[in-house]
Amino acid sequence: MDETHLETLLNFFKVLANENRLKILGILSTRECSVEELATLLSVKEPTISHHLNHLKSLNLVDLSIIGNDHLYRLNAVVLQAMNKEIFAQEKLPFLAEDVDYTAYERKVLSTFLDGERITAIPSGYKKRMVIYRWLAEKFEFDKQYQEQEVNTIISEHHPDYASFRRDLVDLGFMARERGMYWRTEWQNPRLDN
Amino acid sequence: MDETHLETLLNFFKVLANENRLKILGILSTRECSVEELATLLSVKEPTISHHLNHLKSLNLVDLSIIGNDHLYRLNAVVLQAMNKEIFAQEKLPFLAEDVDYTAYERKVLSTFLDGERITAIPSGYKKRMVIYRWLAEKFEFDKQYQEQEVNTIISEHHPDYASFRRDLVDLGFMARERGMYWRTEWQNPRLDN
DNA sequence: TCTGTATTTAGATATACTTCTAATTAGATT
DNA sequence: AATCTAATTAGAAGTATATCTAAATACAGA
Repeated sequence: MDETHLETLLNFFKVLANENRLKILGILSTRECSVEELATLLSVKEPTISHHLNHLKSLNLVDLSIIGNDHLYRLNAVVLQAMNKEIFAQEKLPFLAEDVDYTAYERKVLSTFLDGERITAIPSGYKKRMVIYRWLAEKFEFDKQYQEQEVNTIISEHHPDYASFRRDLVDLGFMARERGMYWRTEWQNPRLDN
Repeated sequence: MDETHLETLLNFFKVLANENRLKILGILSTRECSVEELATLLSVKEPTISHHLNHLKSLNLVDLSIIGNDHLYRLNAVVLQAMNKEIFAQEKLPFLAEDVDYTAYERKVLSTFLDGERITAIPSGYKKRMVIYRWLAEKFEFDKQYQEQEVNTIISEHHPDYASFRRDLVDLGFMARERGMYWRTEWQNPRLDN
């Protein structure tokens, strides 16, 4: 099946996010049951049980044997454990957002606070300011040393207050300074350092 | 918290059984975001994100830092992994059905096919027949040897066709026979022997 | 103190889900 | 074949959930 990780997890959780379906799994973990038996134990009608079993069957969480007219269901514990183990593998979490366009927010902020290449206002919000700083930092090349005068000139093309912006770029970790020389650094969110 | 295992799992799955909440977890697994940023990335309004974050907060799946007006959320991966590990521990599955009255089905079947101590009809369904056989088997004591004549006498008190019932009790594993003597055995569902 | 920004809360609407009854299917028993 | 039994499917009704708009809250900056 060519199902995204998101769809896989969403189906899994939707199936299990129901009280009676969880109870059915609990019951079937200790015995095999017919539909009528499950209906009696859970105090609902047979069609309701059939409906729930269809959900569980769609994930192969239950196995079925037919004896006479009885449909005997039992838990497929192997499948359940496999899903439980695989499903939240740490490294797969980012795939839940694989179709998210991460540039959308940056584009929104930039279109609000830029007019062409010029910064028209400095946003007060932290996140929005960071977007502007990152955009400004991209005006500098990696692996190149800049004199303070050059930095001022470049910033001036985007905003008159080059002094404040120059200081902020360094303080916030977008650029580094040593002995009067500046260079661009790979930005790491210092707030995720735990 | 004095929450049943069922309630714990049900809450967990209900929170995660939503496309946008899963996407939020995916996004927050790689960066921290403000509410407005999440709203932009997922193309919904801020109140909707707030609503989803409330669900995630109820499980401590997200951590919050407040910087200025921004509420910066990030994933609490530790809690997520812990839940994922604990939640489907094999030995806990039966607790999902701990409040189920397992005698309900037996009582229903017995009330249909018994009149006091007498079996009035033999159900055609497999499961119902098993209920009747089990009930009949309970008329015999464990750790006691019965001669065939005694078995016949006891069964006769409940149904005239003692020969068929005697044979069925042995064939289905409720009783054992050797050298003309019978004794009751602990019944194991042969269908779960894998 | 007043204005602006980001978030949250409240309430309304639209959609999705659970459960039921009624009808249908499939198979066993007479 | 005809009848009975158990399960499933179809369709309807009630309930719960997601999302929105509007209003309220909390806080920052001027």
